[in-house]
Amino acid sequence: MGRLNADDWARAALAALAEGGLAAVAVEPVAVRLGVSKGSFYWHFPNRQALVEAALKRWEEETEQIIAGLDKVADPVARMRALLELAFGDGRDAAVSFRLISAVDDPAVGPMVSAVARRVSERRLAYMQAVLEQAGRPPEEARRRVLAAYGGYLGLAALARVGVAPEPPHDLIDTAMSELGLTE
Amino acid sequence: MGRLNADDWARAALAALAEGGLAAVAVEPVAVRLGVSKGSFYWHFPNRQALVEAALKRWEEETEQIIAGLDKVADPVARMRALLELAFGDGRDAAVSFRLISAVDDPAVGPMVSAVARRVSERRLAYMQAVLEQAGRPPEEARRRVLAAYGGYLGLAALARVGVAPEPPHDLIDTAMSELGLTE
DNA sequence: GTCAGACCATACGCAACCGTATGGAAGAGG
DNA sequence: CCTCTTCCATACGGTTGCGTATGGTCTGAC
Repeated sequence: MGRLNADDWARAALAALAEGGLAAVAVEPVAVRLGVSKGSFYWHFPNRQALVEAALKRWEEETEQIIAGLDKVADPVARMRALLELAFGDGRDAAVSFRLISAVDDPAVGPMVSAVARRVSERRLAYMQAVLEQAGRPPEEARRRVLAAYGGYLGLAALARVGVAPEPPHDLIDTAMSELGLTE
Repeated sequence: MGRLNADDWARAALAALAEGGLAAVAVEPVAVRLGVSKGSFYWHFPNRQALVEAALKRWEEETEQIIAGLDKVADPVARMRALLELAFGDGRDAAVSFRLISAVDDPAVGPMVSAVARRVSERRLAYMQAVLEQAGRPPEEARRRVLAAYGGYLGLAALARVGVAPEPPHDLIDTAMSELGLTE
């Protein structure tokens, strides 16, 4: 494995976050996962909080990268469909989103986590709303539909996790598109 | 406060679960909350797992009580509306549901938690589906609408928690009713 | 009043994790 | 080969939570 840098630690921290939640973003367990000791960590980071923030930063950047990639799709309707395909195709993001949001009012969690969760959620909603508006929907209707769609995305991902909802069937995207009012 | 019984501990455990997640269902913190020491706990329970299960049991029973109470409402449509009013009126349940489901694939959590989360979710979905069928909807459509509605409930509660969705506005119930196909 | 059982406090060992201190290995540059 | 910087291992003390052991207190039955 050789020697590590801060980015290796951030990657492993995000993986731990997706698998075991915020509690799993712990120095010693992640060190074991990386096949290394704490001595390595405390050379690259000052404390555990910095590791959590590094994981959150990577997660937030993934949202921005996806949005940047979508901007290549000119047609708003096609762009929304591409967005949904990415969203329903990535179970890890849903896991992270879910865990972070559910931890927001946890007293054991700092304000940083809540801030990132809110920022990412709002960013996604705003982007989807903008796409809907570009598709000709009035702002208020767009906001309403986007809230319902993203909320449904989170909730269905949760239900799929416990096994009571089927894993995203292929027509789920069509369903979501029609519920967003994009049936053309 | 006087002396305690197992039920007092279960109540406090459920409260801790709602506020701080599964990690907060810990012996010593809950003992502090009850103004008592661990010695009390280990007289009423064998170990921490029993405390978690007691909290889950209470939570599951709340679902059954609500369902039992709803059965007094004869008309299916009115019954569904009453259900939604109860659901959107109780923020604590949404918090618990969300936290439990998000912890389901957490390796640090036993199979008991996953089993209860699945059982309660499936129970609610089945009940809502039955109500829709009593309202004359075909089973497949009922299942589809109920999944969307309950998923949306979970997701919107999550978004409200981070502050990007408004707290349940009054017309949310009407919106949900119409999305369930009950617009009469 | 006394006594048994119910209920609880305190003290202990154990494990996981955080953060610090200190020394060692490993590679770049001279 | 020597040295300096980078990166890491090991050892340590502190905290928190689990579970056990042991003894104390309170209450009702008699």
